[in-house]
Amino acid sequence: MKVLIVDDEEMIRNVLKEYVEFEGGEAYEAADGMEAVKMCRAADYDIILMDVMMPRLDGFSAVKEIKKNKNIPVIMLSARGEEYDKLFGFEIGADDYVTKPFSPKEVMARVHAVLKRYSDEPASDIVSFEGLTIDMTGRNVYVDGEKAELTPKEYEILFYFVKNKGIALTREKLLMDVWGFDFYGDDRTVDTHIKMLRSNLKQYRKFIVTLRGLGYKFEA
Amino acid sequence: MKVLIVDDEEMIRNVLKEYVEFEGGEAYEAADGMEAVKMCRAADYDIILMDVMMPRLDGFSAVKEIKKNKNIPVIMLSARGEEYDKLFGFEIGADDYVTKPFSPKEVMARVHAVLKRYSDEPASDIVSFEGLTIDMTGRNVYVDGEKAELTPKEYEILFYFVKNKGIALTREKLLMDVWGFDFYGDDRTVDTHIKMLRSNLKQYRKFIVTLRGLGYKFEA
DNA sequence: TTTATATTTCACGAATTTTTCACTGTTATG
DNA sequence: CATAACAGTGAAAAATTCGTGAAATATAAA
Repeated sequence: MKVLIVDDEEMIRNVLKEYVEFEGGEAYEAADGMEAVKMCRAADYDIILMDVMMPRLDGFSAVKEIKKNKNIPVIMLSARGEEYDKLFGFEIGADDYVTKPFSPKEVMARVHAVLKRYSDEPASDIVSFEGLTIDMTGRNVYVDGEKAELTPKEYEILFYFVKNKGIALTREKLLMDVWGFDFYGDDRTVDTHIKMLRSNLKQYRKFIVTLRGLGYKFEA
Repeated sequence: MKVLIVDDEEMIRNVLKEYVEFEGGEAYEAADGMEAVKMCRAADYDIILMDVMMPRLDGFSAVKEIKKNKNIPVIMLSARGEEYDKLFGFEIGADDYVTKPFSPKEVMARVHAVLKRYSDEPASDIVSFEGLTIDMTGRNVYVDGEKAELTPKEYEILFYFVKNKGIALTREKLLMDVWGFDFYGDDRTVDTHIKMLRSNLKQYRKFIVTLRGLGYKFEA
């Protein structure tokens, strides 16, 4: 079990590290969000304990950033017990939330709970259409076994397509749901992304059907 | 997928709404039980996410009231983690129970699980008239099992016909509703499209009846 | 900063769709 | 039967739409 502990207070890091190692895990440390993001790019961890308030890059922003590329369980540690923080934490993809002051025992209990939840439902979000495999939880797409390098928007579009398989989608609806209500750009932006996505899906571009005069749909 | 979100905290409603809409669903909001009951009387929803503690009318009472008239799946959201609440929730007909703080992902997973349990086949608006099958959600039309390739206007006219089955439609009304109020062209344009549509529907052209001196109607 | 990557805008051209319109066939009624 | 109004049809003209490449802009990394 590889645990990344992110907190600017060395004392807290040390306490948590001790507990992790006592239970036979490997503990790695980062003193702020920026460092955590870099470490996650370089290596894989099983779970992250992330403080909210830190210099340079706060915990929320760090998690957001990390989750763009990898789906790693995160437990937020916050000095503030405010409901707002808590919700925001979950919104950006945190899996649990612990309020300071906490007992290390409680944190470790939650670590186990979160890891169990992750291991209990492993292949829930992986779907395949012929040689096209889409792992939404792990944010991976494979074309005939080979990993396709998609841009963030391309992932989002593809995942949205899969979740709405067989349903006719207008450009407006796509922009609304994938880009967000606050996108005030050109409709045709969608087309360009579809073009790129299709080119990355190689032969499986066939699943993305153009509905002339309307938009697109994913049909497998 | 129409989801009614009932919670007195706007923040929680917003987070859940965002998740629902990303997955292509429609989210509706109510701030308390009273409002939820009223909304359920006025419209149908596929599932309800119901908080327990709310002003005016609590979640349990609201569900009780709603279930008197309609059988809608309900997932309870509770701030209290007490076993008693949980048991009481199931007793009054809740289908699942989530304890706050929850991760929106988990809630959505449960939404899908509950909906799947309710009906393995997702409701969609597919209608058939003899060998003519019309799938409005997926924008497909089949003539004796074979996919008919219609142009955008032909789809729109056919869908409009189906929605107004048996009703006499003037050319003016068709132009107004299918083309839009801002169409300033020839009436007879309709005829040409009817011609094309009929030719694509093959033998099922018979469903499009000419009303001499008036317009057309779809009769099956 | 520079460099790289990702996103957005945009204009061209090919293909498709829509519209118009003249002509033909049909129907209703005096 | 004659005729006038109306609907069906084919073909040409006009308009729209989509895919694409390239440039511009935005965002992130070094």
